[in-house]
Amino acid sequence: MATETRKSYHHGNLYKTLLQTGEEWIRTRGMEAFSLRACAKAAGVAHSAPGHYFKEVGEIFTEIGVRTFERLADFIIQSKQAEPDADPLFAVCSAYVQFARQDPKLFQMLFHSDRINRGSERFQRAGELAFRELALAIDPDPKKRQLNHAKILFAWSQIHGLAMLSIDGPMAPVGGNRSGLNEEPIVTSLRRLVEVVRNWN
Amino acid sequence: MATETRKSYHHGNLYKTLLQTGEEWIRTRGMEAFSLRACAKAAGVAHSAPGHYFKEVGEIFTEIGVRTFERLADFIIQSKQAEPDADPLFAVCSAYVQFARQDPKLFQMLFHSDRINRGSERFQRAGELAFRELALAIDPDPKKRQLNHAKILFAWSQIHGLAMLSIDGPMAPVGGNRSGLNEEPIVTSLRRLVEVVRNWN
DNA sequence: TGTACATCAGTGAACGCGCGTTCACTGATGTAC
DNA sequence: TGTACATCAGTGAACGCGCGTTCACTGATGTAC
Repeated sequence: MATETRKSYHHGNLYKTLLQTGEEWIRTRGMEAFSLRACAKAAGVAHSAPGHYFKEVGEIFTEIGVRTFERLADFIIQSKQAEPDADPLFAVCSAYVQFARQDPKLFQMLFHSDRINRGSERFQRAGELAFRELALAIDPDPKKRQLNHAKILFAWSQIHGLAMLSIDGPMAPVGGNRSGLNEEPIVTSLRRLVEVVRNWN
Repeated sequence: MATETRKSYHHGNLYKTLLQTGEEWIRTRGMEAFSLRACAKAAGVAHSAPGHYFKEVGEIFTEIGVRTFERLADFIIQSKQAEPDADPLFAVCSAYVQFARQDPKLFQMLFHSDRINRGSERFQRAGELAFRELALAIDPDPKKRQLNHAKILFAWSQIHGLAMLSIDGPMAPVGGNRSGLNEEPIVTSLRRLVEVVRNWN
């Protein structure tokens, strides 16, 4: 951070530090407020330093996106394992919505930022990592899964909608306080969703 | 537009023209690309002219948002009236998703723009106009409606998720072409949604 | 009908700002001998 | 163990850009008499 004094001329770990600082910047201030210069300053480094690691600003956005999708996938997997007796679909869906509510600005970036290079292989793979968990929870058998695009879409749009409405739906309070849409109706929706998916035919 | 030559020194209708030009700008290029200067230029007017009508850039954003929410409400109402025999809930939900897919960048602005003044009374009222149609389609009786927050949330998040995933979900093609997520599974989801809501208890 | 004048809408130059990116540089590091 | 040198990471000045906003202005309009 800017307040820490650096021991030496060389930073030693700037690439990682820039990613962490940038992520933290977006987490707290949102993607619109991000700039390479601000990020460099927060990392306690000259504004031109990031140029050594990211040849354009989109690259750091994309990489932060990759890391966030990977965190999402991890969070989903852990939630699933935490309650092995419950329906894994509920765990996955609940984790998806929780993640979005915990880190709304990063979640938003994942889907809405136009500075992410969405053609990037790394980014797409990271996204599929999370998506895969949902598909798997719906139908562990890959053959059945292929036939059930609509079922997956139904579930995904449900949780994605819950996530997005939590973040910036009109029910979310103006100031950005997350407590606007409270837990209980969300849990009700999730339970209902699981029920529908489990009785799909 | 910039190509038209203006008849007189005074424009005559600049306020409305700026709103229309700005809306069109966002429709085609997205909210990130909007600027007062660009908008003024597109309207064929000095870049300082908008200052007479909007004392800050947020005001024009908010007003475009108001108009868009009003258009959404209109579109929903018309869709409902177009098929008076079908379940109005299907019409409303389908219209919501269709609207988002037709004007993805305006729809995005409605929910994600941080330049909109979301505390504005006009904006909130316009939003409620559209929301009201959904609530009405689910339960015409206002007393029942109060008890069914969860039901409304379930439906809303479903259609909101379908809308958002259509626009910028990973299934949406990178280039921004809208044909990525095709109609059929969406219609399936919508039908399923109506079924669930109608058999809620 | 004509004239004086207030009002108003749009102009264009200017302001300061933060941005991404480039580039010659310099301080530190580590390797070869 | 010491020295020369290549390599590399971070610097800071500079570039050009587009932005929102301000302000004295000017051209057009419409109203009062």
